Amino acid sequence: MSIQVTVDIVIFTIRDSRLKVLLIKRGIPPFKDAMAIPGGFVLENESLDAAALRELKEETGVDDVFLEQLYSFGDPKRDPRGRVVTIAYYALVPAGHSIRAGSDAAATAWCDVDDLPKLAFDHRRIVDYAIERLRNKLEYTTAGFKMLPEQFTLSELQSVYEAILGKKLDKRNFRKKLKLLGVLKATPAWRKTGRKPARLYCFSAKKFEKLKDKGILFPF
Amino acid sequence: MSIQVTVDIVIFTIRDSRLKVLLIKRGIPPFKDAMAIPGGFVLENESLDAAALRELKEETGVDDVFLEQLYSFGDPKRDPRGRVVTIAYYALVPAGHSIRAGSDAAATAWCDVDDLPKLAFDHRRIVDYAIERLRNKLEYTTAGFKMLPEQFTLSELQSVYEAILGKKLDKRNFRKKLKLLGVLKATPAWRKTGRKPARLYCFSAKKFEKLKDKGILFPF
DNA sequence: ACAAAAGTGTTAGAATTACACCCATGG
DNA sequence: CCATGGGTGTAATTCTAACACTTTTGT
Repeated sequence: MSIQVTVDIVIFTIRDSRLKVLLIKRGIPPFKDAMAIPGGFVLENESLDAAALRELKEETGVDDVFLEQLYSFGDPKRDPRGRVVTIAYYALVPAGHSIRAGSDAAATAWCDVDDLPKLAFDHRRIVDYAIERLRNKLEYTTAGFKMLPEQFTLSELQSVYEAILGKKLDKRNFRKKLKLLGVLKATPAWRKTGRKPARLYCFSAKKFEKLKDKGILFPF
Repeated sequence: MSIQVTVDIVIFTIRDSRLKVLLIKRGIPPFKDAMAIPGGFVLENESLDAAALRELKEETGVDDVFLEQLYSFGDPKRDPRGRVVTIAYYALVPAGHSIRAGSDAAATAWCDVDDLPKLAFDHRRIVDYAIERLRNKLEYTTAGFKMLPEQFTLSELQSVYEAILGKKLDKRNFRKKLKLLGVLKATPAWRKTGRKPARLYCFSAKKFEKLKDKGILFPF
């Protein structure tokens, strides 16, 4: 039973108010010069999560971000070199988080999810699946907050939701819902880069835990 | 990289108005005589889905039921014999669906999810994860209908929801919601086994597709 | 002075929840 | 005749969705 096991990672971030995926240009066949998502083999004494985290760190230098298993892909023909089952993960990198370019990766790029090039292997399917999962998770988890630094403005948060959902939201309803949920703490700081200063907020994990117990959602 | 790949399947059904899981008593070490969920190796030229379907059929004789990938488990120590990554699946067998006992399985049993014995390997974790997934899927998919034969009474359907969610639902609200959703078709047939005859219904896939497009849920 | 983004409430409609009685049948 | 499960509607509450103007600052 010579099946090889890899992990592949769909790494998301927000940039220019758009949802982006990290892609790498392949240097070797198969699919030489095509874009692909980062990935690699699971080592002998490594859990799947650990393998994904290692690959993430190798490729981006970050290991302090949200990382979750997505789905496993194991079509016998998905890799022309032989039988490879991949456990796909997705990661959420906060906007503005600085990324160190990976080892072999002079050719990494943040690519708009609405404008993906042809991808190697079945990576297009994996990315599409990850986007779908992310959109769903937005509604009942705090995934949205994980795409922002610790402090953020309400407009920035709304922009994250809009980028991921791919639609505009009503500003007043969005803020009303957040106030009602009570998961944000106002900080004393202001963002002064825009036209008008905006209050900075941070996420209150304690309050969120209480809401979860009651089954309350983030229904945007 | 000698990692072995298996599939394991959490097979659910409803019996005696309770949510049940199919367990098999292991005949060989490790965990000899412990209960476990069915599973086996992924073959060389077989997709993951095909492997799961094959195992399901070997164990139960059925291959016409709902079957979906759940999650992959790959802790290096999860199998004492060596490195085994398992792709877990879950299946929904309609109540009353007749099951042929599996090959090696004189010792299969439908076990109440609220009263599970100690399970082999990390199977308890897999089953718990499957239950959680099933509960969630109930809210936004037609998983509930997949646990019933083609025709069913409204009380039977409600009983499925109650068994999976582990709580009582209000009869009138339940029926009102179904009527509003319009996903049921009344059949001319009646169930005459209970005290009073009950109308039999069947699921209307066409109407459900329309609802899905609009993002409407089954919020019980 | 004006362009750009921040901030702020109300109202109508829809969905959710709580709740109690009569009916048909088999034992 | 009575125990069991089938069947039905309304009212209060909560949630959702639509909607526009004023404020502050940088240019």
